[in-house]
Amino acid sequence: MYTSSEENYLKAILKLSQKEDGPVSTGALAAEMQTTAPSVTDMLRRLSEKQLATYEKYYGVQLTAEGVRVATALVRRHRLWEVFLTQKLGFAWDAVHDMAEQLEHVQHPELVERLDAFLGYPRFDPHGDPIPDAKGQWPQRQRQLLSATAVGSPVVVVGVDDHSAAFLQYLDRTGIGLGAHLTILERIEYDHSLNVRLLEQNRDLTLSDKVAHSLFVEPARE
Amino acid sequence: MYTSSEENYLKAILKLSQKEDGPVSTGALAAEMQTTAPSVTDMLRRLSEKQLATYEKYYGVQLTAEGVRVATALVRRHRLWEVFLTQKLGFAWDAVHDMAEQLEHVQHPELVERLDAFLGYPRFDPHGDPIPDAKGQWPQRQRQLLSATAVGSPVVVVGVDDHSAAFLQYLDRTGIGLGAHLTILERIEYDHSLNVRLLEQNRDLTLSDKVAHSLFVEPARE
DNA sequence: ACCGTTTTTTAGGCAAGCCTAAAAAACAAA
DNA sequence: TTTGTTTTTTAGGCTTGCCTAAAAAACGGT
Ligand SMILES: [Mn+2]
Ligand SMILES: [Mn+2]
Ligand SMILES: [Mn+2]
Ligand SMILES: [Mn+2]
Repeated sequence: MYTSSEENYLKAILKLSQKEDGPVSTGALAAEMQTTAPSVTDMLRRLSEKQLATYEKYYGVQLTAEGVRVATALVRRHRLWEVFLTQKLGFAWDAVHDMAEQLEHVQHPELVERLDAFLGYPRFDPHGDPIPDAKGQWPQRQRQLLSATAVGSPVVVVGVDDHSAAFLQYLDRTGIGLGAHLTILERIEYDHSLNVRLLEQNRDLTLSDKVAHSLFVEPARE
Repeated sequence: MYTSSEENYLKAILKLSQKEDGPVSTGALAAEMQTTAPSVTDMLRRLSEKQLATYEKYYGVQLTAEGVRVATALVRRHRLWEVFLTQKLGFAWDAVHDMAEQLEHVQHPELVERLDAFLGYPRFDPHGDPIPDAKGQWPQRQRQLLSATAVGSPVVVVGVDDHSAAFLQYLDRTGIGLGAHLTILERIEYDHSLNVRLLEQNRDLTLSDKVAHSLFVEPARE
């Protein structure tokens, strides 16, 4: 129905829209898509023409209901494929994104639903990101950044805000994966670094402010 | 590395080359690719430029070693994805081709090997077609058409020569799948139709000459 | 060898999706 | 409000992969 390129733009617009409301700027989109501003203007005209987005010159772009639908379905496929690649094929969580970028564009009405069933209807992808359901509904979770967490309260790691291979591999080396239980022992005022206890390994370690800003956690349940 | 379109042409050339040797003609390729002769000429120039094929005007095209390698790898991916779709996701054998046409183009060095392992290194796809191994070697099987089979000798269905949904669904309705055991009871001279016994269902039925020309069988082992 | 038919190539054009350079609009600051 | 800077759009061009119409080559029968 729509080209891969169109779908990718829609996904990028959705992502930027969710970050902050109001219209998305040409420049922000160009940065997100790693392309130039004129290329973006080109595409916005096409998306607007096809009623997938409303675009006003020098103002910005917003998705229409149909645009949201297409973008959400794409995110759903991307994240389900990421689950498949890690859970079924045994890929590491820092290796799956590029493959999912391609797999997400495979068009077939039944494929995504069958894949979802095969995977056991997962609600979050390997990076802790929510997977919209078949109706486009997003699972909610009251997550927060580790950097915004109080000293002393036990938390579970449920996601990452930085999806780079470098960061994910750092976490692997450090022994922090999704589901890891942390408690902040001390917050250093000077550089906002954290001394934390990692329950799984019964071990204390120091996390930089940068790391603390890239980890999503939620309160550990008893 | 190569575009989807280039890969599809290489696969088509390989297929036609395997059917009969000598160069592949522009017209045959156009028919196979469901496109026009000028489009084919265009692409042959590009493939030749990239050393994937040797093309001589008004003569025809042949794959280079690299062209064979790329085409074989594509067939490998196509057929492994077809196995995945039927074995793991439960799709019918008449539904998987279009999806595999898209999945086969997903580029990643490790993906196909992991998929192969996940599937248990299948040697044939859901239609009985051979799956080249990681080195590009094709499994051999001494199959023949049912139409060329002698009366009285028990055979097993191991493949189809017609991949159309119409034929595959006809086989489903008739109860003939891969692995079905047949014995020809009688060959009618008038229209070359066959009366056969289908062991699995302990049932006799009549198959047209057209059907007999679309079924591959091999001798049933004791 | 010639001639009509078929096949193939050439010529020219189009849309998608990208680019750079230049113009225009918007913004910000004095 | 004027001016300098940043952002965005326009203008023009490129490649890929298609197309149709016309020209050229190859083929087949006499
Ligand atoms: Mn991803
Ligand atoms: Mn992810
Ligand atoms: Mn197929
Ligand atoms: Mn097949």
